[in-house]
Amino acid sequence: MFLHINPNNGLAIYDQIVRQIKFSVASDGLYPGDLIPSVRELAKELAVNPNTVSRAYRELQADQVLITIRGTGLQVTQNAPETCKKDRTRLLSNRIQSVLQEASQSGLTRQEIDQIIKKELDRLDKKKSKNSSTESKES
Amino acid sequence: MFLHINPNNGLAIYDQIVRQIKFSVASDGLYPGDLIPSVRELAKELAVNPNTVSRAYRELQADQVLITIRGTGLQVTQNAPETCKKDRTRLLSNRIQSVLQEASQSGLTRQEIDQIIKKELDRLDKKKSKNSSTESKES
Amino acid sequence: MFLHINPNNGLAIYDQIVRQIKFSVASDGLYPGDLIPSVRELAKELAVNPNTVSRAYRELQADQVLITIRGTGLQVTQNAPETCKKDRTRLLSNRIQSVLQEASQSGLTRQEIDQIIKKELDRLDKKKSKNSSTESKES
Amino acid sequence: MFLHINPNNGLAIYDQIVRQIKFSVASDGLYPGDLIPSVRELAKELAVNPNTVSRAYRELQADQVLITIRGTGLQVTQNAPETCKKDRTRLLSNRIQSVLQEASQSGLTRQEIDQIIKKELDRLDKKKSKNSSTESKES
DNA sequence: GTGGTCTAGACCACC
DNA sequence: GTGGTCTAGACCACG
Repeated sequence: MFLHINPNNGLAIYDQIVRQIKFSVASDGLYPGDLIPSVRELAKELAVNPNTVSRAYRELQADQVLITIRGTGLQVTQNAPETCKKDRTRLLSNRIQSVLQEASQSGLTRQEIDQIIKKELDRLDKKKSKNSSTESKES
Repeated sequence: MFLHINPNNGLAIYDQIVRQIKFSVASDGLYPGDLIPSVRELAKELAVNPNTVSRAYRELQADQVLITIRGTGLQVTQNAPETCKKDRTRLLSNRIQSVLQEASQSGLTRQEIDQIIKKELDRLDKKKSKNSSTESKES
Repeated sequence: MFLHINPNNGLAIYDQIVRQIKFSVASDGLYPGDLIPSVRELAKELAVNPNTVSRAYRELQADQVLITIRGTGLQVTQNAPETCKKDRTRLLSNRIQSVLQEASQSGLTRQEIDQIIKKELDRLDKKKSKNSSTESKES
Repeated sequence: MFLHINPNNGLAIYDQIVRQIKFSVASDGLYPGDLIPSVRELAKELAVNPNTVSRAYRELQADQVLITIRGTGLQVTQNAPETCKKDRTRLLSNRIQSVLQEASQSGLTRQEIDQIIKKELDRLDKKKSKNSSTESKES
């Protein structure tokens, strides 16, 4: 699938799954009516316990992003894109906010903070272009 | 003292104490030789369990930022400023990096991410100026 | 046919089919010798997986309510009415019992529970009369 | 504590715990600020796996009935009574409704249904008085 | 001590 | 095959 689990970024695995599926719905990687990978399938792919995936899916149901089709699987709901787009900004803003708050209290000037952010964004861009070139090689 | 604890920003309380004390040393809020508040005192001020403060101090000793003066308390070490300045950038960069990584994977464009960051920075600026005006009232 | 499936009332679909067919036999909606709809037919009508209907029919055969007539289909047995009438009261009593037990443990007074029951019964009466008027329109 | 788990009433154990704790808050068995039994404690008392209790508590947090006090336990929230009272009626009404709906479709007359309900309520009353007499003996 | 997370593996009902 | 539930037991962070 399309998920990248990073065990050391402070977020629980199940939470990373929840967030990334929401993000995927928000950015047109998943559409209403799509069946998402089965619990066992995704668990195998992420090398993670099925219960962990199951828990993530359960939360996504509680958040009205998924519904179960009995004996069939889990489906993206009709209003998922809307709620997920809202959630995406909210979830990211929350994390960004608390990080920036700490940075701001750290005694660094806004200039210095901007510099760090720029540096990390550039690093990401490099990583991305490296990945996409890798993908081109693969294709 | 000068610490602001936020129980819901994902960081453990003890970790917030550690980081903020390091930041304070790095930004000339604390100098080598300064005695820091006792465990009980700080715990009371932050409305936090003394064990939590104790653990933070323990880590700061392990990182050579604090040193015990027998019968007196904990003192900022001579080379604390140097190590803390290094730590500050590293600690902040790490957090910023993992947040930006998630944002980047979320499907938002770099422009949109920049916009969120700008918004949150502005919000912080407002908050800061409000606080400083409050402080002036208090003084 | 005469079945109303509600996927969210806690009972499995196949179980709802089993119960409602028994109820229908008990209340003279189906008579001994009647042929019931084929698995495919009923599955299509209820928009349900044929396996689900199949399972319901299997249980009804095990309970001696239905019997296979080779090359013809499933037929209501001779003693079905008798057993279904017993079953009807038993099945309903069981469900009612466990619900009332929970209600009783909930801290509500018997009066309050009676009130809720009355309210829900009234709601059903309204629904019923609305349905029957709809049915008259259809005829 | 005050919980009675019935493994055969169709509801999952974790769900019974959730409902009964809500009921307990609604009926003044638990008050805002109260610390509820620890996961391990309740699990032991109910002879149930700690994870099952943990899951129930997690849902109660999601429903804003409980909040975690880190390293201390779970506390009943301030607005819990209000939300729980609403929930109590809603949860019971839902179950009662679906049971009565089935009863109504079963071909029994309203009189017959009333009779069954009365019978089961009486049975509960007897059980209750027996329990309370048992309790008096014990005291 | 507390709750939170994760793993491993089992059984169930349903389709 | 699917998801849902439960058990057993482990490890972690926190107070």
